[in-house]
Amino acid sequence: MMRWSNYYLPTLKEDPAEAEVISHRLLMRAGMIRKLTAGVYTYLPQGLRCLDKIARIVREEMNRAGALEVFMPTVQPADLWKESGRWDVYGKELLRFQDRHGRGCCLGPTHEEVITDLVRGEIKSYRQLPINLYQIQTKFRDEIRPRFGLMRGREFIMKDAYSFDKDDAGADRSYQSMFDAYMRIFTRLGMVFRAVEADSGPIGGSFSHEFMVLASTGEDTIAVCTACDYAANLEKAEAVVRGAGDDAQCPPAELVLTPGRHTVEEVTAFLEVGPEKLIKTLLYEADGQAVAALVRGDRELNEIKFKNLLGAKFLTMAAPEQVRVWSGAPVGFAGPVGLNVDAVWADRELGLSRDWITGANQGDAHLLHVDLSRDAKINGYADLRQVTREDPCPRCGAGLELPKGIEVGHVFKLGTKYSEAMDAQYLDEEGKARPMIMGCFGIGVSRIMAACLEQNNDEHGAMFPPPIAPFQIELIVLNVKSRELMQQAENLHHQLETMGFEVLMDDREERPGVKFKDADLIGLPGQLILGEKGLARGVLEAKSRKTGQRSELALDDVQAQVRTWWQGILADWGLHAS
RNA sequence: CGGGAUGUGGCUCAGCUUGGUAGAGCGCAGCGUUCGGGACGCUGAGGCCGGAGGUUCAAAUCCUCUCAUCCCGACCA
Repeated sequence: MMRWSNYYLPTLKEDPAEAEVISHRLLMRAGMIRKLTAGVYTYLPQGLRCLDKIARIVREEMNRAGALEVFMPTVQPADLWKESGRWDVYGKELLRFQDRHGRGCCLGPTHEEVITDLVRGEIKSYRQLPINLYQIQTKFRDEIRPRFGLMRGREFIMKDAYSFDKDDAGADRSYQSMFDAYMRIFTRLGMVFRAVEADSGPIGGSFSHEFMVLASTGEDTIAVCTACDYAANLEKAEAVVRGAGDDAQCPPAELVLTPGRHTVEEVTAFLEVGPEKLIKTLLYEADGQAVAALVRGDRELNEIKFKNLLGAKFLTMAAPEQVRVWSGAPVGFAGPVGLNVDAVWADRELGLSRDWITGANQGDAHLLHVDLSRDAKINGYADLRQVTREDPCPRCGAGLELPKGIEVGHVFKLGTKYSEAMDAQYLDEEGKARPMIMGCFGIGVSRIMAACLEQNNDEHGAMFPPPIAPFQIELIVLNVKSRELMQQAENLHHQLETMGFEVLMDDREERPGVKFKDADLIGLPGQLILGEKGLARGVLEAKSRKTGQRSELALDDVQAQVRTWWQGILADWGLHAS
């Protein structure tokens, strides 16, 4: 039995100055979290209850899918990371430190190394496979810029699962099983979400899906087909080449002076042509190599696509000094003709025409009538650009929408990257040693709490979906000083708990207005209001936080009436009684 | 790491331009009146003005440095 007067639920009347997005504001105001330092938060009782609800659902579905729960350490030895090769690859996001003996350590941002190390010591035979181990644990990633409260913290809670299979087919089954589990999890959590194809790095294929909660404050953009079920992260979404090729002969290239015009807008305005006539030449350094990417003037390069195409570990935009060396001109005048780089890649779309405008690789000049096949050395044509709203769905050709999403889950087929690097092998039926095929599957447990509030709120406060609400019902006692009313309330509270409800009773000596405001703010799905006027008539008032709908329940038939009322609230959320 | 901003009772902020011994609202404690959508009155507690150094008779206020936080960008399986 929880009474507000004995609880620790500090609500805030005003928005904290530091909170920018709605979920952050509400988590603070509803007394669920408090910041300790940048990107690091304490969960107050109300926040912890919510977190536990989310974790419980995740656990249930993971267990149902046959995964086994473990609990790995947060502190990890550098040696393991050196073995996998990530000690040098993982950036400053990996918080490194030394223990008293000077041994390198880090706080785990993820646990591939630890789990691989665990499994390789124990699993030696194909008979022991497949296996899927998971944990719900605190991760630490020293983000350059933590922001938006729980949405992008440095310390956060994550469920991470790792599957080990003896062959590809098994790994695909593990993947599918996790995918299905994730669908169930996010459905049960009461969230509006999409599973989208995600960038899977050098592994390729569609072996990576992200689970995105749709919300305008999301940090990711996704491409969603308006007709079929195609959905992909913008990083991955394929740009379809449209329009007929133009094989008209291109006149000889011609140098034209464009003094001081270095942006696409400046150049095309000056030459009085549309930006789609121009080729943008973007210079990058990829693992020490100088490379150029060409896209149409009105397009954006998709760096992820480019990086994957090159198979590069690091891809950084060239500094102005490098641009000067490679192109022989200041930034803004680079072009593919005579460019001094190791490789030049063009977006597929550039194959459609043979008459382009490009930078001339000399200051204040551009070239007209550039035919890439005639005038430049192109290593190849590939899908390099960002998809736009004007592009068709790569599957069915219908239109695309580009909504924002919050990534709350990621399923990923790892392959043998870690098992090979760390020598996690088993003996197959023929006694041959083979690396295990791995998969990794993450869910941002604490982020879900924030994502949920991004999706479920109004001007009065939070609106928690019943499955993850800290309590299901708030019982508001209007006049605590009335002995009779309090007695009724205690009695009712007891009955509700007997019925299986989690109830927070607001028994504070506050004016009714304060309690109503707080109730809406903390957003428990059901509110039961017990006042003296109602009591005199033998009724209490019931309100659904989501719809705001009020009704009266007869006290002499409370249990049945509460049950029906609660069914209605579940229905408000599109849920069924469990 | 670049750009911008902000640090003043628990919270939200004013005061800084033009130096002169620190304010408001909310919250908190007490008393009284109120009591179905963040009441009102009175009384009271609570701040070495982020930190260090400097200028000055005198610094929240001016100068320098530093730390922290937030925003934009870059970055990020």
